[in-house]
Amino acid sequence: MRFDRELLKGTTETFILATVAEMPCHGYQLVKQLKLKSEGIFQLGEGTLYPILYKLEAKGWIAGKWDGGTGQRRRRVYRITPLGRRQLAARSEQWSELVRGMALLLGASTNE
Amino acid sequence: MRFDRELLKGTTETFILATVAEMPCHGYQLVKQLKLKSEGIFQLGEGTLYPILYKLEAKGWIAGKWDGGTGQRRRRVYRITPLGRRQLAARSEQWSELVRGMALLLGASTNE
DNA sequence: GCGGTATACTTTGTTATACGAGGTATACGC
DNA sequence: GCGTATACCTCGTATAACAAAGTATACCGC
Repeated sequence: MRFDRELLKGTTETFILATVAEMPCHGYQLVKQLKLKSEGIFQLGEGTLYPILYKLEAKGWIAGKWDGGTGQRRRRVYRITPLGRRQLAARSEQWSELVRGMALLLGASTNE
Repeated sequence: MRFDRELLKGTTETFILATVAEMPCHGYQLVKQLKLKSEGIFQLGEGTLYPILYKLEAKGWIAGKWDGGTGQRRRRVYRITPLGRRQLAARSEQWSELVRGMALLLGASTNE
């Protein structure tokens, strides 16, 4: 789906964190994983994803490690850290609250 | 609740539109209405709300009318327009998709 | 050994948005 | 006349998602 540009803001870090938490991933793989798992709802470009990964790593929420076996394209595999896991929990909670708030406000008008 | 700054982006127009749709409102009243109806989840400041109202009006999604009876503080009452109603429907649909996408991605990791 | 395609990572510039902080002005109770 | 609640307005800041463009390696058919 094509979202209004601003609607995704603040959610991307969370669902990226969640996806990495489930399975260690490198960037390029993550682009496809996100699209697949979300049934096509989220389709981040590489220009969006990579900078986010760098930032998450800088914050210590994920840890990247170069993984270049011989005869293989070198790639950076990320896995979630304990700190990242705590952040994910906090973010998920915030997300639930946002959803609840929206349900309270949208409920009435959309069911008219 | 205190949200990460960016999380609300893109959602505010939608829930403001929804609230105005339910009942014509002026700005100051809307600040309280939003807080009340969302059970304290959304607490927009006036510095956030007013500029959004101007923008929604400029786009023709809401229509404002000065309402200053004698012996009363003048105030601008907004009501939703037919165009605004269509926009609200579209935004609500986007919101549902976002929620669905997040559920797909967060589901696995948060239930671990 | 040559060309095309998929993989994999990187950087830059643009646009817009929520928010805090500050400001103005009127009604009303006491 | 004084404080408080009401009501509106404006500016500056931070930052986030994205498109677009670029680099470079592996693999496959021929």
